[in-house]
Amino acid sequence: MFSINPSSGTPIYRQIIEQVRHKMASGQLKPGDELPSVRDLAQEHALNPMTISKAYTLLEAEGLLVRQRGKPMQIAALKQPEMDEVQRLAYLLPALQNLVQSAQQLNISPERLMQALDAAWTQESE
Amino acid sequence: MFSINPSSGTPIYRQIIEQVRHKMASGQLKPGDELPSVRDLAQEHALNPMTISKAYTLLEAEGLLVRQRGKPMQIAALKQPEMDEVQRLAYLLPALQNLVQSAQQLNISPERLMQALDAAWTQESE
Amino acid sequence: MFSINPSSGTPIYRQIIEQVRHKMASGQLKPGDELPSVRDLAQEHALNPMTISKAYTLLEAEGLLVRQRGKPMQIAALKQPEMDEVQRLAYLLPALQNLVQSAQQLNISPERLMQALDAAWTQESE
Amino acid sequence: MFSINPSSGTPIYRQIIEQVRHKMASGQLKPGDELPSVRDLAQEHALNPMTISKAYTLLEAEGLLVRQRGKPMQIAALKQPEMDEVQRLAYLLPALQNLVQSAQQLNISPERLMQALDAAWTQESE
DNA sequence: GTGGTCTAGACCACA
DNA sequence: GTGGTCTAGACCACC
Repeated sequence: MFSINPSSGTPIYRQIIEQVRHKMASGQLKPGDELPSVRDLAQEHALNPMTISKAYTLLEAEGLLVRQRGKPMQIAALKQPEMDEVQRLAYLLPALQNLVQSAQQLNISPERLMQALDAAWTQESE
Repeated sequence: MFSINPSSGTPIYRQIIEQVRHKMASGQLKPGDELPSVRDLAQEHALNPMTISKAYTLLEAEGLLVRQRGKPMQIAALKQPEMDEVQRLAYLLPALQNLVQSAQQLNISPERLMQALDAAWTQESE
Repeated sequence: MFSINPSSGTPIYRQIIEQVRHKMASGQLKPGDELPSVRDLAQEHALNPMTISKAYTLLEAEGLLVRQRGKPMQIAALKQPEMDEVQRLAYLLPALQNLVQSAQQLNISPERLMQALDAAWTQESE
Repeated sequence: MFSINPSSGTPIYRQIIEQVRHKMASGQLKPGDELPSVRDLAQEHALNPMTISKAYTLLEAEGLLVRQRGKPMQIAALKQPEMDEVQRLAYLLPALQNLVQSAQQLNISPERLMQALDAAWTQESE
């Protein structure tokens, strides 16, 4: 469901938030869909339940999730329609700029970078 | 010399490190060049000298600066003839994986991502 | 865990660094082992937490420790398969040159020096 | 006359003191011999004259040098006879132990170390 | 609970 | 003049 990297620099609870947001923007998560329980997620990724709870709480405060007693967290009814591709690309911009800047500092050609991106894509898809 | 934003989220000492790296990469700082003294920088930006010292110390540990007692910090001669391309690409891997993962969660096609990367590259090059 | 001598001339944070290195080299600390918390160490030796933090930060910059938010510092997995012997010898060069220079100024014959080196080796091995 | 390494970790003034001591112990400098003037040394090694002056002053305070107005510093009449080789070797002990300890940590065989020492010796003799 | 960041201020060593 | 070291104490982010 989520892919968590505890040593990635970005806090874990933020990784979860990001991923929920992304999947909602792209329609992979739709209103009414249920999220895994805090306990399940915590066990699956060997995380502290408080960490996941914090992510869910923040997403709820943002209005993206709704909590119903006794039931798992659900995706809230969308305030905004799903985003089109251009809008979703906008999400990626910071990561893109970061990548490009590093690559240029490391004197890596755009061709090589494209190759590497391609490789990373196929590897991540498996 | 440096532009510091104390409320930017990224720690001040890290901002300094970043900027030194960038200036070295872009040739604005060359081996043997001297950096502003800890005290001067501290006063100029109303910072605690230790904050700047920390940045300098870490840059020294990284091998980018050399210290000679009683003299200002200097840009180090590049000890590494150069990393080969494979190693440099390895540095990019985390950023790449992060990007690809986000893109897939946003349901963005590899083609679109490539386009966006291309655009970011040319924009960053200007 | 560590033995600290505040009046030994060598800075405290450096004593800690040294001892971590030694314990790793001798196998007393293995990858994944956790180090005492900054606060515990600080209290135990009546030091300022920042002093210990500095040591940990530098060890992390060196790649010997890894940090995971909210968890104690851990010994890093050895990323480098191993330096080849030439590189390791390069590390010794400054100490070697220093020794040779002193020996020559003391007018000590190379044979005597070799003998002394041999004796020091066996004594240190015990 | 002296070989100075400004980036060697040991302070410059201490390097000078050491070297004078060593040469006296081995008889390469005898009572009445004159040392180079502060100015000459400073110019030759691109050092701050104060640095050399400090070394000379400390040596004078120790009784190893005598200062006569208008004349260069001279080696003082020896309080102690020249040292025999055993005593001179004792001077080297700390450097030796340091070297051996590092070599063992780097997992360098005694044979290799001997080779390296030999090479350093011949190179330093040139 | 963990470590991180920063400040204010003192004192030291070196050139 | 340079940087280094350490303290005391405050506040933050994360798990």
